[in-house]
Amino acid sequence: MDYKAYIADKIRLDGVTKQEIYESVALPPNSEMGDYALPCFKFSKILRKSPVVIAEELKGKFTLDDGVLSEVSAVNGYLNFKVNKSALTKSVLSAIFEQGGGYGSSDVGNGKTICIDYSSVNIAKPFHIGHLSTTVIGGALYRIYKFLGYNVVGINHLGDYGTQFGKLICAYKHWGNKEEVERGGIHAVNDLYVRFNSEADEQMENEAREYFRLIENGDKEANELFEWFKSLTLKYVGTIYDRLKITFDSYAGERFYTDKMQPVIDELNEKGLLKESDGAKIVDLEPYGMSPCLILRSDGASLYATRDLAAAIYRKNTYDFYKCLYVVAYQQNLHFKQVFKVLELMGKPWAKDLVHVAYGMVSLEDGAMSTRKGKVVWLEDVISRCVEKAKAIIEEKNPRLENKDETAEKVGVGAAIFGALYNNKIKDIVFSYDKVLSFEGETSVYVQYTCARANSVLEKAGEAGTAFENYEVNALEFEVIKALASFPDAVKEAAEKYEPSIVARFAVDLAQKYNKFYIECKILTAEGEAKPFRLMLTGATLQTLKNALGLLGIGVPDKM
RNA sequence: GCGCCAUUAGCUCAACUGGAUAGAGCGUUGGUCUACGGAACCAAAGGCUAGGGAUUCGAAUUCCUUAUGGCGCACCA
Repeated sequence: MDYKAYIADKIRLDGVTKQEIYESVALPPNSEMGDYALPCFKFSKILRKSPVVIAEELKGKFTLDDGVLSEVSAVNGYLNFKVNKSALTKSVLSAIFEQGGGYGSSDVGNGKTICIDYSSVNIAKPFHIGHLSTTVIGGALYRIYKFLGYNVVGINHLGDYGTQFGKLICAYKHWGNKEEVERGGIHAVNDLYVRFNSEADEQMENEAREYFRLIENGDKEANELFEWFKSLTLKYVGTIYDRLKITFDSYAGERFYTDKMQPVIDELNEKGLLKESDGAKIVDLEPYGMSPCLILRSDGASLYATRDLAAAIYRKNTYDFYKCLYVVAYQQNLHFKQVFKVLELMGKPWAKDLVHVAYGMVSLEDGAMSTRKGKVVWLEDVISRCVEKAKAIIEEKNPRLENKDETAEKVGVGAAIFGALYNNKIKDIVFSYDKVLSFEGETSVYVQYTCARANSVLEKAGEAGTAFENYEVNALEFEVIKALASFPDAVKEAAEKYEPSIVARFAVDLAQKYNKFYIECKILTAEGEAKPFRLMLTGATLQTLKNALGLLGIGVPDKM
């Protein structure tokens, strides 16, 4: 039931469109005033009447006969509505039981493709805590858009191109050996790279450039080494992606575009956009208040932006996307503004469909992370410490639990994910173990715990609850019903704003409301229709919380 | 220097896009255990929404300005 539309439908005001009325409908600060409200102040100027009078007059347009609303009142220029509780209750509960895991989904995206560029691993570099945001924000958006019916293409734009791979090979040839790398995996490779950066002299720098050239020219040994490092990296991130429930449809990285840049450069040339400046080729963006976009270095080599231009064009040609999202830290705001503008100047009408989904930076309590100084928090360490803590708490509180490890995995990994998704993505994060390891309050653990309780009640009841006819829901129950009803909108809003935190906050909010109800109202020993109703409410809450956490990549254990 | 972003309770953050008394969690203080799971619940204290202007019926939200912090500003990605 779309109450906003219902209200807008009933009202006719000269000089005010239905859309404007629809958008004016707001939620009152507390539910004693009503469930919906229409502030009449902005109509006052158009109609040249006082808002109080307008509200009073509009009140007459509503009857309660159709059973949608239970009360309409005019208060100080606001028109307040209370919905018919039992009608809303029945429609919400039946929707949840009919749709189950699909409750909250939609088909608005049918026929549209969305590309999401996220996580983007750099070859030979382990994940640190800074990589968590792009990975889980991208992963959540991936699921949210799928849930809304879109065809989604997840792209891991591999960082597999650049002079650093020449350095890496050079370092390996000097200091590395096969056994060590096989034993130490990607961290051993990273150590070589770090060592190069601190110890390499002029001669090694030259060697590194030569190795990079060899990779580019298809030299067998150099490429075999590179492919080896690449496979080590993919194997390593694969285990992390599995734990975080992250998937990709394409691993086309920077190297993939090596042979796709020349046509872009030609096109820029033909369209007269390419200019020479200090020996380099640029697109001048001065008229748009931006520094120039570098296309070719003075030595003729391509750059980051060149490959991103080629990638955007390739994606448009290949997927014909409705939108293409780049989940990348705000550090690169200017870069994406430049690339999008260049595509617009090239006459690509779809340049407007490119979206930089920017998120905040992660730092440590004592400042920015630095791989070279060894000031890093590795992602796998964070995950395993979360899981260990979850396991320890289970051992303490529920030692007889059957599948402890599986449960600890869901709880621990969930906490790590949730920490990166709960706040507006633009917020900077100062990483601290104290925070991710906190399993109380507004956390995924709290939501999972609520689910475990709900599940336990249902199990003890041995039945799912049956239909009820005349049960009158109380205030606490109705708060839960309203929260349940708002889930589909929360999912849509999260998609519109590229903001998974809206779903995360929804989950906590619903869990809080359910817990308040749970503490106050007996379920199993309730009299009359209260028992079947409350069991249904419990089942519906459990299902909806599972759906919400599922969108974030967080599993819900039956017991914990 | 220029540009973008941020600034809300002691701390970490919300606030349905301009609506009614700005809400949560953590922390603090005090309560709730003969239970459907205490990883929970209730209550109290805590706010001139960084400062100052402007816009209007109405501003945490829009505009200007100042301050503080972050990020970026041509051959890295």
